[in-house]
Amino acid sequence: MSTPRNPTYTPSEIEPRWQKFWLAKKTFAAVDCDTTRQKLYVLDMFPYPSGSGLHVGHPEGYTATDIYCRHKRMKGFNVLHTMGWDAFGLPAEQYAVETGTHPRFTTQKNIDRFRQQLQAFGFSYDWDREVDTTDPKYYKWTQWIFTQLYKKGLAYKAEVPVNWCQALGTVLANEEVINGRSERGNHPVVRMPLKQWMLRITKYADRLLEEGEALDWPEGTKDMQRNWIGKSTGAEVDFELVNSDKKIRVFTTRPDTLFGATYMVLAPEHPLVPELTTPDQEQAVEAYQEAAATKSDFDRTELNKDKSGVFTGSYAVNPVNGEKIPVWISDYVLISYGHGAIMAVPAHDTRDFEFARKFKISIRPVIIPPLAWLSERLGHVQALRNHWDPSFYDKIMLAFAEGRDIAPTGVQQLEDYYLKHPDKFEEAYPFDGIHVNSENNTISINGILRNDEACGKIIEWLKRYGAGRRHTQFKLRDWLFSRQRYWGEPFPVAHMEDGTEKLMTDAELPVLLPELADFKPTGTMDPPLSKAKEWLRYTDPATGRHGLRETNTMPQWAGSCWYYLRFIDPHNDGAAWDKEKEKYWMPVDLYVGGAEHAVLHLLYARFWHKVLFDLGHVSTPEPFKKLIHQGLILGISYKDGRGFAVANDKVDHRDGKHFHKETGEELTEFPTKMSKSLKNVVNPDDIIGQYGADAFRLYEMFMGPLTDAKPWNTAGVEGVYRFLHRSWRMIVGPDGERSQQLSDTPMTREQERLLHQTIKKLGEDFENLSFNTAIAQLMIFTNEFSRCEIRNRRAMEIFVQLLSPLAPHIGEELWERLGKTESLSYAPWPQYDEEKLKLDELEIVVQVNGKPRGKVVVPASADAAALEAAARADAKIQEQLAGKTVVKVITVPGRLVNIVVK
RNA sequence: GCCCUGGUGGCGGAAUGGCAGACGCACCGGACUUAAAAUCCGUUGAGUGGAGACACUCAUGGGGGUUCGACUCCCCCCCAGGGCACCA
Repeated sequence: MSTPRNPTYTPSEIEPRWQKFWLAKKTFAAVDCDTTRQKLYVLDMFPYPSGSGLHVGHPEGYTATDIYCRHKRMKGFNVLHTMGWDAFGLPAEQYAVETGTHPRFTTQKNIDRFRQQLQAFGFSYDWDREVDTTDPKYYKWTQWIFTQLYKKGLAYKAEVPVNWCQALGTVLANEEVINGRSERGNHPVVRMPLKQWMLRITKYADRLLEEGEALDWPEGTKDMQRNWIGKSTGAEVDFELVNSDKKIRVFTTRPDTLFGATYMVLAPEHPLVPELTTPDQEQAVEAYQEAAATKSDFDRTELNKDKSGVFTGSYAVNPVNGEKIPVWISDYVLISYGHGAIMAVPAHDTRDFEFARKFKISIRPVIIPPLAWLSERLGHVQALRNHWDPSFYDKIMLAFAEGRDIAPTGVQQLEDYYLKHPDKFEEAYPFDGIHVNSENNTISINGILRNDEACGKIIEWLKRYGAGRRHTQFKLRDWLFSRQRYWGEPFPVAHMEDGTEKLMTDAELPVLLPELADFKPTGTMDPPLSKAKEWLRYTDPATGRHGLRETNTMPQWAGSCWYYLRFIDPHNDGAAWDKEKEKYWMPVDLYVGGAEHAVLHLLYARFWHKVLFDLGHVSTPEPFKKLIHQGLILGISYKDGRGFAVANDKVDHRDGKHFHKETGEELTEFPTKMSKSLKNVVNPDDIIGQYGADAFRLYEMFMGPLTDAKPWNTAGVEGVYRFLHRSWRMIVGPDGERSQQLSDTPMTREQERLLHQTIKKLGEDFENLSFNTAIAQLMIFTNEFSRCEIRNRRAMEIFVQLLSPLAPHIGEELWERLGKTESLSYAPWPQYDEEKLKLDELEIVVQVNGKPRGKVVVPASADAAALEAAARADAKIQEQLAGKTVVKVITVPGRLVNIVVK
């Protein structure tokens, strides 16, 4: 005790001090393969280190996992908690194009800034395991995994229609295109054929679907993946053509409606279109094809109402009834799904119905809808009244209106009418119902009620006659895996003079990114790497053959597909990771990150993981056992009477109200995404500077449930900051040392009870990631204890320990000032005593007819009879019961008595 | 259009079948101070009655239901946010 210590809570002093301490002592180093402790792998989605630094959204999930980890360490777990950088990406490259600064330089600068910012939060990462996807020591292994995929036949180059974004100068994956525009930057995207690398993710579609079901993930996220994979079961059916030997193959989920197929539709891009187009239709078909080709996907779907199409002039033959049906083309059929062709059953498919009505193609029902469905649409059926005897129609309508049954003859007439004039019922009937008009010499499904049963029979028949088979179709398409960029992993592939492809051997890895004089796009579709003339030339060290290196690079997703595996063994130069270590640490027990990655990253990573599993490189089929998405942190904005947002620097605050600085109009507050234009972005550095990291952490956790979106309110930080000050003063005296008010005098029963309650609640809340209620409990504790003259020293120690996962700097500091010499990071988590939670007497609510009318104090052990007796003895209750008959008494021991009277 | 979330005081939220509004913000009153800041103590869902402690009524987006009892469970509707969107 040479120099007196600061008696006031000063985060700017203590926080850097403990951050240095943790780094220097390697307090949070995870121990590989320590079998004496249970392992716990807690992962944060690593950030893209952008030039603008951290925003308040980043630390939300990071704080949550940090608290969880710190708690678990005290509970004796061996915790792996890590951070790294998803550092390949467009912004650094665009900056390089503009300024000539090498992306590596920009990236390094941003990483340093991010690291420093993250360390200022006191997160308990094992910093010795930091990874950077742009480090050749890292991307060597990204390339190695690609070679594994390649050898398994899961990577291939194909000429496919790709999403080309001129503004970004690159192609994009389907997942990166939203409404025909790029996910990053919102630039237009057009479809064009280009030879690109693809990964055969479709081969894993079924397993990605099935094995995802059991994961402890948010239901919404699992649902989105399910949707994206889009499994449908049904049949392939081959339709012969009238004037050709070729066949049109279609996929349908409703083979049971085959007898109702009255036409076919091909996608405009379908390869059979030229052959099927008759001379007199040629002009119209070609015009339509051209129009469809120039329309973006967005135009094709956005105005999705009105159907368009052209007849090819040719006919196909319906295999079940030999009927000649016309073949049309229309852009409501997508070339990219199924076989790019459909059989159209207008009576039982909404889209086909619209199309058939527009082009006057016949609609043939093969299923009778239930009476309720028919009757609901009767009102629309104007023609029906004239078709029938009007008085008969009116009678039926009246019967429906009054909810009476209709005579069998009426039902019969209604059904007959539907079968003859389905178009009059305004919409298709796509559900189960009795099949009709569905038989030929060798099969009948007439009378079958359930669609799946009817489908089964038809599929059997199709199989027998070689006209079709059972088929499962997925929406998921192969993953377009190459980009025309510089700042990405080069492919470990060369194209040899003899036309073959050469995959690099492990010894040839990594294929380093070449230096370039400038990073500008070539202006053509050639990637920037094509400018590295020296680098391009490749000679196979084994055979001496010559070739040219692949010039595409991998997409940003590549590095993030496996980073969680590299954390396990980040410095291994001989392998991507050590198998023993992998076996010890995997799977990730808790993964926390934004919901925006629900399909992209999380699906891609699962795919790679499964491939690695099949190859025996990893020991678990799924990488992430439990997944949580933190909610968005919103900014506060203001809008005027017309609902227009007003930027925050144009708002005056008076008397708790908000006014437009210029017009004086009163504005209403509303939460919205933080944006530069609204001037409502909160910078974490400012908050830490003013209140410290502990207050920041505490506030973000106190705002509300982790997974909810919640608006940032800087005034709220004041509240938790005050709480930290109070906690400090509860323990530290005016001399800066342990307060003289602390003693070993035993606690009162109430104090003891509160202490044990708090231990219990904190343990449970930390386990459930319910940090807001954990903090509330600590506040209750502080409110109680800080008003006492004498405070039990052991209780204060326990309090500091309970607080420390949430606010670790003040935790360590108070621990030290309480006289402890070891860091509290591994101090055993306190136990609570169930006995100490019990009360001798309880206050029980007495209700009369469910309304609280009084309270009685009874011994905690009181049984139902004693409770009832106490309730009946209460004066207020007797007043309520006067002159009434007690019908029933409900007693819930420990909770309440409810007396039901008449 | 379809799917998923959610809707509780002035605000963030708590309570998941048993006293609605814990905890915090904001507001108001008081103590301390020459004064302010900080700190401490207290009030605050709405309405009606009462000088008053208090009493009663209403209240968890709206409507219905189950139950002795519903923020909580069920059905219908409205609103907000997110996702998907001609996937045959």
